Order: sequence, then C-alpha cells, then structure tokens
Amino acid sequence: MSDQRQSRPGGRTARVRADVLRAVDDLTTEQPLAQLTLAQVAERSGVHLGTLYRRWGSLDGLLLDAVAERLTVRSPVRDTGNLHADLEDYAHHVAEDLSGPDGKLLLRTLVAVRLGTQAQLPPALTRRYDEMQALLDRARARGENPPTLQQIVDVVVAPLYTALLFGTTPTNPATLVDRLLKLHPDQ
Amino acid sequence: MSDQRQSRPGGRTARVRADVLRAVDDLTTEQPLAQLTLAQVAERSGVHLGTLYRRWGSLDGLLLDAVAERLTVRSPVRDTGNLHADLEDYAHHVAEDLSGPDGKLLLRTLVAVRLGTQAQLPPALTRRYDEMQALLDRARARGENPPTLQQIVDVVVAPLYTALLFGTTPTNPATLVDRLLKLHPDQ
DNA sequence: CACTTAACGCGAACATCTTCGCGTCAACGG
DNA sequence: CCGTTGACGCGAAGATGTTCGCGTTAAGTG
Repeated sequence: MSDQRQSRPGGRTARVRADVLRAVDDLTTEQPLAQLTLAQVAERSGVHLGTLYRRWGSLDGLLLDAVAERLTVRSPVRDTGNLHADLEDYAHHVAEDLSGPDGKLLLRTLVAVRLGTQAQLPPALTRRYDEMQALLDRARARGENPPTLQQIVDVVVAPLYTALLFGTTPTNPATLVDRLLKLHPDQ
Repeated sequence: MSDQRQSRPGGRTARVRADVLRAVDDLTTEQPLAQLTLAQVAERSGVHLGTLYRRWGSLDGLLLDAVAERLTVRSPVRDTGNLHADLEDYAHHVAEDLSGPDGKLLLRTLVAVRLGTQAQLPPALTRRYDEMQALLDRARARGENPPTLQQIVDVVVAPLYTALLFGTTPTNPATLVDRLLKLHPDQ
C-alpha cells in the first residue's frame, strides 16, 4: 500500500511557479513589504488568486518559498583552507544579504515560522549552516582548532541580525570576525 | 491659534485601556500569538471592537502598546558600581524577558515596526538602552574604561535575540558577559 | 454644580481575505 | 499516440477584517 501520490512539477506547474516568484521579486522592490498582498501577486503574475492559496496557503508561505529560492541561488560557503579568510567571506555575504530588500523579507518569514504561522523552515535556508559546519569539520581534520558553529553565530551572525531588527548600523563584518578570532585563538 | 486638543486620559478611558491590556495578557498566555485577533480581545475585555480600532488602529498597534507597558513595569538597569555584576544582571534580565511569552510578542512588534506596519517605537522600549548608556557614562566618570553600548549589544544582547529568532538554545548570559570583558579588558 | 465635548457602545455598511466546486488543459506513464 | 488525472482558470459564496454615523455617557473645566 504505497501512499505515494503522483505529482507533476514540470511544464506548466514550473512555469506558474517561476512567474509567481518573479512577480514577488518585482513587487518587493517596488513597494514596502508590509503592503504586499496575494491579490497583487496574482494580478502581476497572471496566475489566478485561487491557485496561490492552493499551492502556498498564505502570503507568508509564498514569501518563505521565494526567499528560500533566492538564498539558494546565492554563493555557497567557500573553503580555501584559510579559516580567517573564509569566515570573512561568509560574514560579508550574510551582511550583504541582510542589508538589501531580502533582509526584511527574511526577517518577516523567520518570525512567521517562529510564531507558528508557517511550517518548518525549508532546508534551503539552513543549508548555509550545514556548509559552515562542514567547513569547520574539515579545518579540524587538518589539525586546526576552529570555533564552534554556535560561537560563530553568536559573535559574527547575531550582531548583523540585530542591526536589521533594531534599524541600527551594523558593525563591520571584518570587525566581527576579528572578535571571534580574538576570543578563540586558533593556535 | 493653539492646536492643542483636549484629551481625557482619566476615568473610563484608563479603565478601558487596563481592561484591554489585561485581556491581551490573558489571551497571549492561553494560545499561540499567531492566532490572536482583535475580535477576541474585544470579546474578552468587554470593550467594543470599534473602540479598539479607533484607539490602536490595528492589532500590531495594540500589541506594541501592551509589550511596552509590560517591559516598562519590569526591573530597570541597576548600578551598583561593579560593572561586571551590573552587566550580568542586565544580561540575565534580557534573557529572561526573551524566553517567556513576551519574547515572541516583542519579536513580532519589533518586526512590525521595522516593516513599516507600525509607527516609531515608543520611548518605553528604548529606555533600557538609555539607562545602560547612563550606566556606562557613570563608570567612565569613575575613571573606568567601559565598553561601548554597541559592543554590549553586539556581544551580549544580539546572541539572545538570534536564539529566539532561530529557535535555538541561547548561550548562557554569564558566558556572554565574560566574552565582552575578554574582548574589552577594563583595566 | 452646570456645560462642553472626548471617548465609548452599537450595529450596519463596506472592504478584503479565503475557500470551494466545476470545467478545462496538459503533464506524465504506458 | 492515448488515457488518466494533477494542476490550473474561473467566478461565486462564505468568512474576516475594517470603517462609519449616530446616540449616549461621563471626564474635564469654569
């Protein structure tokens, strides 16, 4: 008794999704995120409003898909063998992602998930942390003594998020990485 | 031509506000914050729905008032003259506030403000930072060399917020303060 | 103690959001 | 190439959310 249902992700379905996500991208750059509605997305994309509810359930659900799609396309974590350089590269990317329109989009969807409006985070959004963990594992395999993932999140990532949350100027990513290495000398 | 309008904050108006805020407190402890509605607040408090819209404009507006009221009542920043102890005390309070139901409430309202749904943050919510700044100023006046407010936010406060945002276990407040002092030796 | 009018209760009207059933089209498998 | 049926378009119905005008109450003032 296999309860596997058939699905048809190709052809028209894929085209509809692409149209919708493009419409979300356009609309979020044209106006404040707060006044975006599903009706707008329907009109702009040419996809029927009922379809949006059927596939994504809610505006937050759609935005979650959209932001996951965007961040997946972005640059993955690099591993040059130089931990300091890789961390700076990573911090720089996070700061960049959070500063643009994607920052508020990510903030909104993260809160929606935490508040229970939306289901679990899609794997695409936690992939960066997996990659970072792999980076640390490889450094350890080389005989280095890297910081833990939580230390990186605390010292480097967290200040970038709170700057976004409070609307203040974020501390320079390079400064944040320096702090981490000062707290955790890798010798 | 004075455009000062008369207002009547006393008596019935104050009683209505108290009833409404109490209803919000009750409801937020009984159910997920995501499914709270103004209609529920109206029914529970006995205040007419139209009045809620008139006074607070939206659910987020009401929640902003509620959370500001709550955090104002809470313990202010202490100044015992021992910077390390005062910082730990402060970090402990922040961690406590964020861990309870108030945490999600604060998160939601902060994001609402940042996304433009709500107006500026009420002074009550930024008061702690003013008090902390005053604490640092006094320490400096005593001849000490305290960290800056931004350093405190980055190293101590930010990790507590991201733990809430990501749903992870927050780092011990004492550990966070130790990090700050390690980065910024006060001698 | 009067008088003015801000603030509220009330309910209907209005707007927006969400769901649903049905017919059609085309993706996928054989 | 044919058959099955998942996904979509469509529009109406239903549910929620928001505003408005009017009458009533009581806070603040002289």
